[in-house]
Amino acid sequence: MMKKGSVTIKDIALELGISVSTVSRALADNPLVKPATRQAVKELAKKYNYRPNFTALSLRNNRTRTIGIIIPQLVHEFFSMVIRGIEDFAYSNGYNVIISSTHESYEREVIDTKALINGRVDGLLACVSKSTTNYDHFKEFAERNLPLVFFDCICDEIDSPKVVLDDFEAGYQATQHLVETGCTQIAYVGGPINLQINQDRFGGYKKALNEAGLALNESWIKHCETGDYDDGSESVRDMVAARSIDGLFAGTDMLAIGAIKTMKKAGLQIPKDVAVVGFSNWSIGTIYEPSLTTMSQPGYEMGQKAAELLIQQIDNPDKKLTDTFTLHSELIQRESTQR
Amino acid sequence: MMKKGSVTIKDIALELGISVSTVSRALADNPLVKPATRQAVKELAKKYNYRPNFTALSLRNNRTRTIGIIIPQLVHEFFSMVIRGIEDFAYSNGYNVIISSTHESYEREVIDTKALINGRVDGLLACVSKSTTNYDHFKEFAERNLPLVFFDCICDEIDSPKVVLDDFEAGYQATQHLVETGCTQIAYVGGPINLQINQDRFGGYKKALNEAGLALNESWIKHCETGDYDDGSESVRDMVAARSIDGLFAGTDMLAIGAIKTMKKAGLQIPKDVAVVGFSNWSIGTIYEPSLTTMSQPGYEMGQKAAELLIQQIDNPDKKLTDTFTLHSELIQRESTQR
DNA sequence: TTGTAAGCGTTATCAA
DNA sequence: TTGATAACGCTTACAA
Repeated sequence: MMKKGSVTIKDIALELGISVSTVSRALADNPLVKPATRQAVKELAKKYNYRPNFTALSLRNNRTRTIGIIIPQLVHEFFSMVIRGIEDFAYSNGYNVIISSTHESYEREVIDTKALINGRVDGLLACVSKSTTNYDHFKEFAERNLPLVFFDCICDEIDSPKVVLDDFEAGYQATQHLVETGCTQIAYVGGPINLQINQDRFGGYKKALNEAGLALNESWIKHCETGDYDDGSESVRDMVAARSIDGLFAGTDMLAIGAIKTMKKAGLQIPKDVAVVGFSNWSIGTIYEPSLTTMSQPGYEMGQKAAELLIQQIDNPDKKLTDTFTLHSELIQRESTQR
Repeated sequence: MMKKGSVTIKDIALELGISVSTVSRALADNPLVKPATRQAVKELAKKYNYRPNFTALSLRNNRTRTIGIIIPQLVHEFFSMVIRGIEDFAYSNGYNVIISSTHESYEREVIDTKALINGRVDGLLACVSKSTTNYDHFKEFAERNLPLVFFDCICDEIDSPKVVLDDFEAGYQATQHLVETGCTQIAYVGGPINLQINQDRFGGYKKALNEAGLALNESWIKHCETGDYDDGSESVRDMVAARSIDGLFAGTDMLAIGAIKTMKKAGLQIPKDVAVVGFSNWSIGTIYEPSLTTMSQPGYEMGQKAAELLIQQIDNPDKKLTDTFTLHSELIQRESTQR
C-alpha cells in the first residue's frame, strides 16, 4: 500500500462539490475557471498538501521526465563529477535522474539496463562497464527508439551520440611531458586494454615515444585488469627490480600511486629516479607525497554535454543525432615530475 | 514521446484477434487460458520483445516497488557501502532503488525529498545532510504514512525506525586506544558538532579522558565545519605550534590525514611524537604513509538493515516499527599508533 | 475458455 | 464557467 494519507483531485472535488476537471484546471491556473473556484481549490490543495501523483502523470503524458544513468562506479571522483554535471543540467530542465551503479559487472549492467526499458525513463545515459563485450541490451534500448547517449566508455556498434575525452591526445601529452622532463626509458601501466579509452591512452603513449625517437620496450608495458592501487604496485615490480625505467605514465592515479609505493619501497626516489604522470586528477594526488602530476578529466562538462544531447533527443525524437563530442584533457603538473 | 517502438498487450491482442484480458492472463500464466492461446501470446510477446509498462503497472497496483535513498554524498566510501547494502537487499526482494545525492545541501535535500512524496517510491531511506536543522520535509513524508527509515545521520524528532552506529562507543574506544598507547595529551578534531554522530564521538572521547584521569584542554578541541582534508590540516595548526599534544583522535580519516600532513610539515613524527586515530576506515588510510589507525564503519550492514526495516514496513504498513538498531565499530590498528 | 468493463490519478476534448 | 467522458497500459471481477 503506497500512500494512505495521499489526497487526489477527486478528494478535493468531492469536498468542494465540483468536478475533477475543474479542480485540475484550477490547479493548472487555467484562466477559464472562476477566480473564486480557483482560490477555493488551491486553498484546499494547500491544506491537504496535495501533490499530483507522479505515476498517473507519467502514464497520461507518456513521459516520465526522468532520465536513467548507467554507470560502472559511484566511489570514483570522475564519475561523481559526471553525475553532478548530468544532475545539474537535468534538474534545470525539469528532469529527474535515476542512477544505476553496475559495479563494473556485465550481468548487473544488463539487468539494470533492461529494468529501464519498460517506460521508467525517457532516455538513458550510459558508460559501459569494464567487463562488457556484448552490447545487445543497449541495442534493444536503441531499437525501441529510446534516446540513448554514451559517455566516456562508449559502444561503437550503436549509432547514438557519444561524449568522450580525447584519451589519445591526453596519453600523448602525458608521455610528452615525461620526455620533456628528460625521461628516456618511459614505462606504461594502464587499465584493461579491451576498453577503448585505454587503447587510446596507450596509443598516445606510443606516438609520443615514437616522435621522441625512443624505443618501445615490451617489458615496460603492462595492461592491468582493474586499474586500482594493488594493480599499480604489482605492475612495476619487475621494472623496479631491473632498475630499468626513469619515467612512468600510468593510466589512472591509483595505478600511479600503487606504482610509486612499490618504487619508494625499493629505494627509488620520485621524481628524481623515476618521474610519474597519472590520469584523472583525483584528490588523493594532491594529498599524496609526492603530489602527483596528472591529466585532468572534465567530468562535469562531460555530464552536462551528455545530458544536453539526451534531452535534445527526448524533446526532438525525429532529429536523430549521432555525433561524437570530444572533450580535452589538460596536464596538471605537481611534484612527481618536478626535477 | 516515450517509446515509439514499444509493444503493448493491446497490440498483441489485436494481432491475435483476441482480447487484452486474455493476453494479460496468458502472460501471467493463468491456468484458465487455453494452452494454444497462451503459447501464441507468449511467442508474439517474445517476438516483439514485449515488456509490461512500468508506469501502468505502478498506477494499477498503487505501488512502484521502488525505494528512494536520500544521501548526502556519493564519493564517500562509507555511503557507497551503505548503498551497496541497500541495493543488494532491495534487489533480492524485488525492489528497485532511486538514489538522490544532496551534496550536503539542505535545499537540495528538501527538493529531493519532496520530489519523492508523490508516489514515485514506496518508501524512503534517508541520511540527513550536515546542513539540515529543519525536518519538515521528512515530517511531511511521515505524515502521509509513507514508510521512512533513517540511517547514520538521523532525525530524532520523527518517530520512525533508525539504524545507527554506536558513535559514542567508537569515540570512546578510539581515545582509549590512544591512552593505552601512552598518550596523555590527547586532542580531538571532529566534524560539525550539530550532528549527533559527532556529538557522540566527542562524548566518547571525553568519557575516555575522564576515565583515564586526563584533563580536558579546550585548546585541543576543534569542531570543524566539513570534516575534510583542509579542515584537518587547519585544525591542528595552533596545537602543533605549541608542541602541546602527543595524541589525536580525528572524527574522520580525512581530518586525520590533513592533520598529519600539518604535523609532518612541522617536523613532528607520526606516531612517535603524536599518535593518530581516524574514523571510517577509508582505503586511503592503507595507502597513506604512515598507514592510519582508524575505526571501522559497517556501512554494508547498515544499508542492509535499513533496507530490511523499510521493506518490512512497506509490506506490513499496519505494524509500525520505531526501534533504533545500533551497529558497532571496531578498532583497526595501523602504523599511526604503533609505538 | 474468453470477453467486457471498471478502475488506478491525471488531463484534454467536447458539450452544455 | 463547468461537467462528463475518454484515454494512457494494465489487471481483475463479472459475464458469457
